Amino acid sequence: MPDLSSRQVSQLPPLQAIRVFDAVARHLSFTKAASELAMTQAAVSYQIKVLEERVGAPLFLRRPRQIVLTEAGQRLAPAVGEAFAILGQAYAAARAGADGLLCVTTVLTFASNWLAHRLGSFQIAHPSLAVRLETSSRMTDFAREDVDLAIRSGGGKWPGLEAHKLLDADFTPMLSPKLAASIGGVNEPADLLRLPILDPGDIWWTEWFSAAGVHSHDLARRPGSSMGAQAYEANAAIAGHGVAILTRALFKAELADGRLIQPFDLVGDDGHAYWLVYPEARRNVPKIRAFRDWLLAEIAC
Amino acid sequence: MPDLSSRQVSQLPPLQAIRVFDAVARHLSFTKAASELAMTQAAVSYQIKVLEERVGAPLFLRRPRQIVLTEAGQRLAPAVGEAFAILGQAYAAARAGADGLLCVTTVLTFASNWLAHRLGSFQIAHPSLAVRLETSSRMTDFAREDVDLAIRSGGGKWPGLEAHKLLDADFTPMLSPKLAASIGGVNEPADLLRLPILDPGDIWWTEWFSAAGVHSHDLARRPGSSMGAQAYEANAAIAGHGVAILTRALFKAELADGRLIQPFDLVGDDGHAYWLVYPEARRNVPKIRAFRDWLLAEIAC
DNA sequence: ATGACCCATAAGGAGGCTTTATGCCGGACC
DNA sequence: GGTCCGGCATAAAGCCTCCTTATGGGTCAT
Repeated sequence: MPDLSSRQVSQLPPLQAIRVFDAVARHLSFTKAASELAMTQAAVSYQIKVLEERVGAPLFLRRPRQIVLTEAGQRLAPAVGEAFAILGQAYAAARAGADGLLCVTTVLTFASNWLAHRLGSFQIAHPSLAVRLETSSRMTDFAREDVDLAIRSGGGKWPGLEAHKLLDADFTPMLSPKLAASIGGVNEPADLLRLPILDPGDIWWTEWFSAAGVHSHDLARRPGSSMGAQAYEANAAIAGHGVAILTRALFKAELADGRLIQPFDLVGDDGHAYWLVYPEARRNVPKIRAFRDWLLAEIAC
Repeated sequence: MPDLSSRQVSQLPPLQAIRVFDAVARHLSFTKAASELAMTQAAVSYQIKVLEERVGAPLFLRRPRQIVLTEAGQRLAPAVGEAFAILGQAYAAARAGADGLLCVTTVLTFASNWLAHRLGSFQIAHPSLAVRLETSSRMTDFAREDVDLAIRSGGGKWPGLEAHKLLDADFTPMLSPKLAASIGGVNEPADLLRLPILDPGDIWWTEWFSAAGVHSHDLARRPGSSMGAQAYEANAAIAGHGVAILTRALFKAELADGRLIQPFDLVGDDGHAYWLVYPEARRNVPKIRAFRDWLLAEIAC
């Protein structure tokens, strides 16, 4: 079978010279080609000479008022024009395509509790941008996945990435009002231990109870879900299945309409936060800038 | 109407980077592409990075054992391959075409009296070379005419051109035996003046008569043809219309078979000669080398 | 005859491209 | 589970291509 995976290097011409040849062949003028290419006429002359040496034949006849293509030039010019047309089109399409599809991965919680409600306004503001939203618990590696931006939680320091803090990942217990009423109301932190604790292995529980001055060493032994995603725990809490420890900013709506209540003002904060991240090098890519600017503005509201 | 004569420069990608991208996309490996392109893996990495910055999006995902094309890369790769295929083919064709057609201009005399008889052996020796033979009295300007080699007479010094001496342009009177018999034989130079002199304005006549010690100041006043091409004068001489002054080497055949006779051993030589010339810069073009080598070998016989 | 236009050429310089050298990461293989 | 290996990334340094400036030659037009 023919070896499609190789291409003889020697059969490809010097590309810079070919680009110049294309311009000259269209204008039939070194000077005009030079101005199109934004270089000097001398440079054009040089490149044509180089190409003529490589081809082994003159490509233009130098007539007094104008130049004309030799036979060799006539054979070459149409193909070169076609090749550059294809190239230019594909390159432009790649740039446009690269500008037209925005791929964002986020942690599930942020997607469902914050982003989902607001993404519409971004789409309206940028109708030419298609957004592909993926949720993933893995930390995305921009070198391995075809992703433009990510929203993740963490400390905010990742090498090679630019990070903007979106929300502090604070945490405080939340539960449904009905569940609270079922034990006659939750009046002090220790009351919570009388209820099912959702994801009791979460370090947040330990930290919060300790901050609240409540002994809770038996937490890890409790049966629990360890779902690890606030959205799931929140749904369980709303359904009255137990107490969840959640980030306030992500459940403003639920707290406001009473689906969840926050029984204590005490809020834990381990310094983690939700961050918007993307490769430093792509800081100025238009679609990335657009999403970043929109998201930071929304957050500021 | 669309301006077909211009092409936005900005829409063309950096070509060297594109060439590298093509190789990488085919191999799906930086290292293998580097070896195809005969450069280092680091250089490939650099070029891909450059292109990715220009496109505004990553083109490859770096996975542990291999790389894969991103969406942007997948859009770009087929078109790039196609463009290079067209380019490579056209370039190869131009080179081959340039090698396949040999264009020679010669002065008429040399063509008809020397070259015509022998060109066949060149064609046999180089069956892949098509020869286009043009005759022209003008001195060909290689910058203005699509010509590979020229045969011309002169002093052998032309700037920018390489010249090989073919024949000395000596000269001596010749005529048909019948014409000589018509005046009872040509026994001494002055006898010639009793016959029609073909092209009497030719400086060669003056020089030859003067070398022969014959007074000939009335030559220029004689009616004559001044055709300026030996082939014509030779034909007239063979037909018995007069005496021509010709170069021996070009009429060996006619002298041998008696269509012409050379009545005197005295031969003039003004230092001119027939030369094979071609642009110095194209000294090593295969077809030029082939023709030159063949012609010089033929001459040496 | 002189000016205008166009291409060719030489010399000089900047920067893109390449190489060398090294690091990092992940997988494979004991 | 440590070590090796394969593959890409990165930094520094040198080269060489390519471009510019400057000038010349040749032709056509005024």
